Amino acid sequence: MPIETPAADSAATAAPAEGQRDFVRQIVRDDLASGKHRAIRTRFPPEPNGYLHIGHAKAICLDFGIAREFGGWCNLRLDDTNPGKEDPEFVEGIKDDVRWLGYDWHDLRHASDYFEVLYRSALKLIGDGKAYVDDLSADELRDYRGTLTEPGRNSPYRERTVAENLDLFQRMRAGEFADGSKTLRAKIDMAAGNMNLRDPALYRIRKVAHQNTGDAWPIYPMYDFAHALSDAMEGITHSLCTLEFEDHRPLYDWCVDNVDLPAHPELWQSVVEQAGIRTIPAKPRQIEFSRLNLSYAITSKRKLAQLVNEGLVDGWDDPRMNTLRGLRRRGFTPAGIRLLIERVGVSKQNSVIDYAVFEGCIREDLDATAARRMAVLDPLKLVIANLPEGHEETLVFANHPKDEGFGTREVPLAREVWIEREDFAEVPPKGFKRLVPGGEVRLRGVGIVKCEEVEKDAEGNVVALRCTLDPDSRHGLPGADRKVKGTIHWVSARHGVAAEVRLYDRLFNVAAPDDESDGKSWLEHINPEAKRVVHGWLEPAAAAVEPEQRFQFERLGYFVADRVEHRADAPVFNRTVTLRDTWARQAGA
RNA sequence: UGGGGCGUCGCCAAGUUGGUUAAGGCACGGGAUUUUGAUUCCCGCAUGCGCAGGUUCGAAUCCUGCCGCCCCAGCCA
Repeated sequence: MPIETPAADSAATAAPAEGQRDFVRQIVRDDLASGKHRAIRTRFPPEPNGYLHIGHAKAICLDFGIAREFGGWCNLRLDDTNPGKEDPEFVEGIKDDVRWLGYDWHDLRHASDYFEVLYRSALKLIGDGKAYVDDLSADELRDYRGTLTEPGRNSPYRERTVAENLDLFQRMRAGEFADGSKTLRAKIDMAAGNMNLRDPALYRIRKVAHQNTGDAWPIYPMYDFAHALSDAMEGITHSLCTLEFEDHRPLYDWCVDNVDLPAHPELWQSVVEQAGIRTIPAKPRQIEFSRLNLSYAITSKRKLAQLVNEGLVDGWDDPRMNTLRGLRRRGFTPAGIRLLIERVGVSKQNSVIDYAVFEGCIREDLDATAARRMAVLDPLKLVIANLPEGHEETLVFANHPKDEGFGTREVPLAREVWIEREDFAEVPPKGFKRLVPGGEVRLRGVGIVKCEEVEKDAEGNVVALRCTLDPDSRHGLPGADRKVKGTIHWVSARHGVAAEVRLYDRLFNVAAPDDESDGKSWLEHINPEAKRVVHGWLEPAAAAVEPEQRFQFERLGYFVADRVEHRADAPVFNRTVTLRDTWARQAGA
């Protein structure tokens, strides 16, 4: 476990979602009140074919969060029905990410745990005359399916006898037929307006080794069949998913109702006993909500993978990526992400959330939970001329301006300090409140300093400032109350620790990188400035920290010690997000 | 007349068994506090709910007709 700053613990607990009144929670409340359900059971069912991203966070927070709020439980189920595209590497990543977000699953399951149940269920459907083996090729099937406006046609194999279908399907299972040569289809209605009901495939032949079941199965169930029955198997009460599955719901219900697991223990009891799984199958209800879309971001697994594979970023956990591991490395907090999900709400409206909302959530969490430190990223030397050569003292700083629980730390001061280059201006813009020639500014925690002399090199660049410190204005003295326009931060030149600091910004420079209506590919919208590496100076107390500890570097933003490359003797920090900056906004406008 | 879903302030989002002045958050504008131009704290911010009609004493909520946007034709999930 990373070491967290003091207040982090309280923030890491579940956000009190008592006030949340979205339609999903409404349904849950009603079902509990009416006695339809005595407890809530949900599941988060990712396919392990990639890492989780910010879009998944919404599903996770809803699936796990609602279960927790209502005293129920949530399973983590890997939807592994398509071997070859899935990888155990991703299941470890998914487990990590879910835990990092602050959730625990009741049971860890795989759709493949139910392959035998699914197979028996298919046999039952065939026996009931509700499914048949089809010999149509993929191309022929597409042709028979019809179009959005024209009905499909019945397959010539649709009226095979039960006995023939049983025989064929058992032989499919035995591996007698080649990939793609046959499918098992539900017998529903080729004229249905809902394409999903035009005799959808339930099983396909795919002689590929599966990451869990090896080569035990030459046939694999399709999503609609596997997902509906897996939910039923686990006794899921509310099966939450995104909008695009809305017109799958009739098929979901068809599978659940026609197989009717609760009434047919012969389909699952022995399987479950043998596997040591305790469960009571039930009838689940699917509820759809809209996905989380963020401006300046992409949430397509394919595109995220492309960024990684083409070396456009430094991996799945690159801080510019909106994968959960990327956000984590960037310094985003679980509580901040949960706050975003809570703030954004749940509805069935397609929407795009301003990226700024996300940043605001992170700032809100970090403001309360991150200890303060000082760092200078673009150093300019300031000499306090009226301090003796070799002067050295130790100052005591509060670690948090509003929370004494963070304690204090010692900050060394010497005659020469580094200040931020942009905190000095020879010709100040209107409204400038920092240091100017002949002007005064407060050095945070030290006192008021006056710029007496500007040193320049041959090219006319400012290389150092000679200042005098007003002794009566020293921190703690009555004279310190004297008003000056600005306060700037600093790091003692003699004591500062050199650090690498990565300044991150949004990965895309347009709000909708996915929108290619202007003829440009999303790749052309990548922001080349999204990562800038600089070298700066840290006060000693900012260097001797553990990886993944988060701080506010005063006046600069929130930073995290890189979880893989940071070392106390060679600090590496990532900028999570800047502070809200009304001055920059005003100046830039 | 293919099916399904959605349209409330710049961005989200309550409200939808019709009933006083259309919640809340974010953003934004103004002010106060501040040894972070941060934080915090006040104040302001939709005579209008996609549009047009209609019913009614009364409609975002009911009716009719339009308009717009999203999803579906994988042996992917």
